[in-house]
Amino acid sequence: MTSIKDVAKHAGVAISTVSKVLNNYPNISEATREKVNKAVEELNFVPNSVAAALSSKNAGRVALMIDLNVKTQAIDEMAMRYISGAITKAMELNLDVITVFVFMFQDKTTEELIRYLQSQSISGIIIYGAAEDDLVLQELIASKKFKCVCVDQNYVGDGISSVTIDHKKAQYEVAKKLIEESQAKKILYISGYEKSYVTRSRLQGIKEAALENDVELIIKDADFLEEKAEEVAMQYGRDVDAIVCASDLMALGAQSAMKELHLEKPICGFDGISLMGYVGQGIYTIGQNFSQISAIAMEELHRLMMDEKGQIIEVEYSLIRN
Amino acid sequence: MTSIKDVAKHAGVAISTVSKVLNNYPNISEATREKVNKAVEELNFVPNSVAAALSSKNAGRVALMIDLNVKTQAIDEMAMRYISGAITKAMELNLDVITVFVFMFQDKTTEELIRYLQSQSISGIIIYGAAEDDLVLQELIASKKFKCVCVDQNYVGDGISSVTIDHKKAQYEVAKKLIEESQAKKILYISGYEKSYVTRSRLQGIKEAALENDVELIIKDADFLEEKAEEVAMQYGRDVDAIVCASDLMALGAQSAMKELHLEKPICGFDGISLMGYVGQGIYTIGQNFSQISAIAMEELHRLMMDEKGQIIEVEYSLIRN
DNA sequence: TTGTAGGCGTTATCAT
DNA sequence: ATGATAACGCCTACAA
Repeated sequence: MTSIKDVAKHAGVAISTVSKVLNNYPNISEATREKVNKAVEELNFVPNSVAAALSSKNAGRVALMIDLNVKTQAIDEMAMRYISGAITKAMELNLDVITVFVFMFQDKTTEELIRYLQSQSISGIIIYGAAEDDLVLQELIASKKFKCVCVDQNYVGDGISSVTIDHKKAQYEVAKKLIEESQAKKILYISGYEKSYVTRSRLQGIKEAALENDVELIIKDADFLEEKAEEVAMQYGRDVDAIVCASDLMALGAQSAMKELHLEKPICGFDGISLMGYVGQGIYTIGQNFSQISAIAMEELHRLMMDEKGQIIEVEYSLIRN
Repeated sequence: MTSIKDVAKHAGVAISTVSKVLNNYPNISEATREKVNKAVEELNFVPNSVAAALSSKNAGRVALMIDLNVKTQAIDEMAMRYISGAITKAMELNLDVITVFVFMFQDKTTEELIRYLQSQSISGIIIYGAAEDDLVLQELIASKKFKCVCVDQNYVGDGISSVTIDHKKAQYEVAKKLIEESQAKKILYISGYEKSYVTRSRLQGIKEAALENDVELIIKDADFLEEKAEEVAMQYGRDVDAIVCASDLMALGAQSAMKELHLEKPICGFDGISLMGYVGQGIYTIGQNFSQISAIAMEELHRLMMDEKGQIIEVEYSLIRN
């Protein structure tokens, strides 16, 4: 295992000097910088990140907090994109990442989770879609023990950033498209889990769209669940001209209901999961680039870890027709 | 950050003693063991795994090698299940895991990958479905630098294990079912990527099933690609009584082809991805519990890391009708 | 600008 | 059975 020591010897300088050029310290002469870099090359040296993490206080170790608890299968696709986007970017930025599934801490306290992260020398975390009633996650953020970027949230603060698309605007646009095309005068909006930022934002969007277009709105919750959306659509779908859903999966549920009722109603979803490509016949949806969002979140976390201040970053989305 | 030092002080023993009880060393009196455990409890101490990894040669750090290169969208679901299964089990076993996407090392050499893993103090890896022509992965395994368990392979050796379902038998069974039900006399088998263990195993299975049931077999490759399978089915599907596919996605491709040709032919797939639940109308398939497979792989890796010897572990599968 | 040395939190080897 | 103490590989004041 070639170490920084070997490099130092090979380059004829002190260990600390090697460390300094490795970490781009100022006050290093170009000459020694080159000497060291040459030695690094020749020895194929790769610094041991575990040792670095141990010794340094601003260790570049971050955790991905994935919450699969949302009762949805197709969540796998999003989670996977999130994870791969984050890890790929982390590699570029020289950050080490551990992946934590929130369900693994189901019956643990916030303190236990914090201690676990600390035992891993984690200094930054990315939280994907923390619901407001997920106390542990909320307390985790509030603890301020870690730099923190939230995906699909609007938290900002000291060491806290968020990255998200404009859910309100996106919901507004897709709904408007549907309304215009279908000339709907009355629509059913199937909403998501109420304790979530995205649900509220999208709700605002649909309301605005309805108001502006003089459309009557029936709003029902389905907790992002396909089956529940199907039930809701069965019950209320008959009397409306179109159905707008806060997620693709719920849109599929609504679609099933319409099929069963032998009704043809325009439907739209939200997220752009690939399943829609198979079964979302002509359904409009909002496409999100999950892996890009996650990469941006990682970059933002990196910024926070350099003690820059928190911000909200808005990411592009796209209007898709399946 | 409460450390082992604090625990030692609190318990009135030496640091090394604490370490020993923490790691279940022998030759510790019950009395001090209790003293230490009590202190651990009271201080809510969680050992810093980074420090442990640095200090110990048999660090419990493992890497998940995920190859998303397979050109398939629905691969996300499998990968996600693999990852969550592995990480959950790793947590139980007190192993730290890093996730590596093989594509991140696309244009790197094997040596670079090895050095990266070493720089992370990795001592064991799980490789998911390494193709035989993926030189880097093959060399990685051959290097013997890490304990290694392969999922969907039949490698065994010193420090190498594999965990897999019996692909041959599974393919045999699902095909037989289809043949019996449909009384097929001639079937099209759409095979997967040829340089892979699972493809060859499944091929054996279908051949055996055909032979035993006196069925004529047409075998075509489609590289696990949906579109390619569709083309193949378009071309050869007309003349056969049924179509057996080496993956669910290819089965969907075949299904599309049959629809386009306005033909009704029994089809079966392989894997049991949830997409099939949506669009695989009555299609038989082999259900694999990816997360369980992955958990078992992690357990096996743990065994290998205790210097136990390699083995092949066979996991259960199930026959599913969508 | 460069080098010396102490420390990060463990584990592991030796004494005791 | 227990305790000092030297690693592990790197970072970082501080000194030179």
